[in-house]
Amino acid sequence: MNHTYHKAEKLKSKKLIEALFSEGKSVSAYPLRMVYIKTHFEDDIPCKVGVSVSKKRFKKAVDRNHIKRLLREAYRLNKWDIFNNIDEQYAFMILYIGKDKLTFHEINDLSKKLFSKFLKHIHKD
RNA sequence: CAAGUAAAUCGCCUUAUCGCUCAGUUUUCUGGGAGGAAAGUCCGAACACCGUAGUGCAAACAUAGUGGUUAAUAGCCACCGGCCGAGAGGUUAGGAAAAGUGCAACAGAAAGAAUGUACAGGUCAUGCUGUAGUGAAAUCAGGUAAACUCUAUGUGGUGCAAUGCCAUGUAUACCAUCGUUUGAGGGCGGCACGUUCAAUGUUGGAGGGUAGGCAGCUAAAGUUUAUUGGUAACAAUAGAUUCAGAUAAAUGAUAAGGCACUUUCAUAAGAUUUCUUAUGAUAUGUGACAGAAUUCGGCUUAUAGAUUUGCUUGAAAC
RNA sequence: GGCGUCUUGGCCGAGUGGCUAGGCAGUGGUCUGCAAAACCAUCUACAGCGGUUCGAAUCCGCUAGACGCCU
Repeated sequence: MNHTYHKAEKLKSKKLIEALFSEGKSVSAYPLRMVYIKTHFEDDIPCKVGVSVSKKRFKKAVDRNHIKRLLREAYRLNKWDIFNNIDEQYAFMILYIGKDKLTFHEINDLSKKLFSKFLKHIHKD
């Protein structure tokens, strides 16, 4: 049960991302929003994840990079909450739709909330 | 000591835990991992491609005191001149108005064409001379070239999403139209010459595919120390050194301690209410600007706080 | 990453270096029994900072913002 987030766990395929945004479903816990889709990967990884911050809301590259790092950190520490409760493979993307910067602790709590919401949604289906 | 001015430097640190990325080793370890501006993309190059871009004309753009420096520049250095400042110093697109064309609102008699108001002087007589008045500018070879222009010099274009290779796919296809070996039409992004392609033709319509990987990609006009030459920019020689390479895009998060600044309080000293300095405590306080993307050299812009040095002015003491 | 274009009142939109047009909207009035229309008046601008010039929305730099292109 290691808290890693290396290259293979990142969502990189352009086709898959386009499919995600056109066909995927979403859950949100403001200022976080998550878009997800059920899919199948070649390698044995439960989820592939990407993060995104709008350039319109944060003009400076420093701010965008910092928020993305915090989002990745939060995912890394909480991902086993998801892994232990799903049977199929998923691709999803976490978006930051707020306008103000938050601290790590706030983002961490919000991520936990977001993931539990996500699990509720997929178990309903 | 106060105020100012010029230049240079640093721009949070340490430890622990959990991670990211590259390289090596090979199966879990070792080592490297943002900046002075990495930014803006404003100049100059390297490098790559465009059928090697030839000659003449025209156009467009850029530069503009003199000398030096550099791979190169519109950068930098020194000096001369102009403007600002009491000074140290700052700033300066600073060729030509006797080649030509244009422009000058309002005011004013009059704005480049000649005339003319008031007063005074002068003359045989007359703007002939001076002063006043308007204006940024009023007769002076006038002003204005960041107005056109002229002079001198320079410039082919596009940019690493350049470009090459591999994989996948494939269309020199289809429909309509135009034209022809008596040279249509196209390339050399304006024209002419010249040259070259020319049924695998031109123009239009409708439509399909890729958007993955590798190279380019980091050892270079590199960084740094010393000496020598030069007022300086800079150059030469010798030694040392290897220092990011991602691609939905690494360099972070958490905890503790320290450092700097700020707030408030206390004590002491100096002096006038109040202020200054020093020491200690205090707070969930603050720690700027900002994130490599082909690579260098400059310029410009942003920047909390701290440090050092030269010079100027003023005051006091010796 | 690279290359380019634009910015004039609340909105649209003209403007050869000489007090920044015009329309719509807003506000106040005239008219009306009340409103609409019409008429009159009024308010609000050259993205910001420097430079050239007697004088800059206009010419020249720098900065900010908005938008487009590349495969």
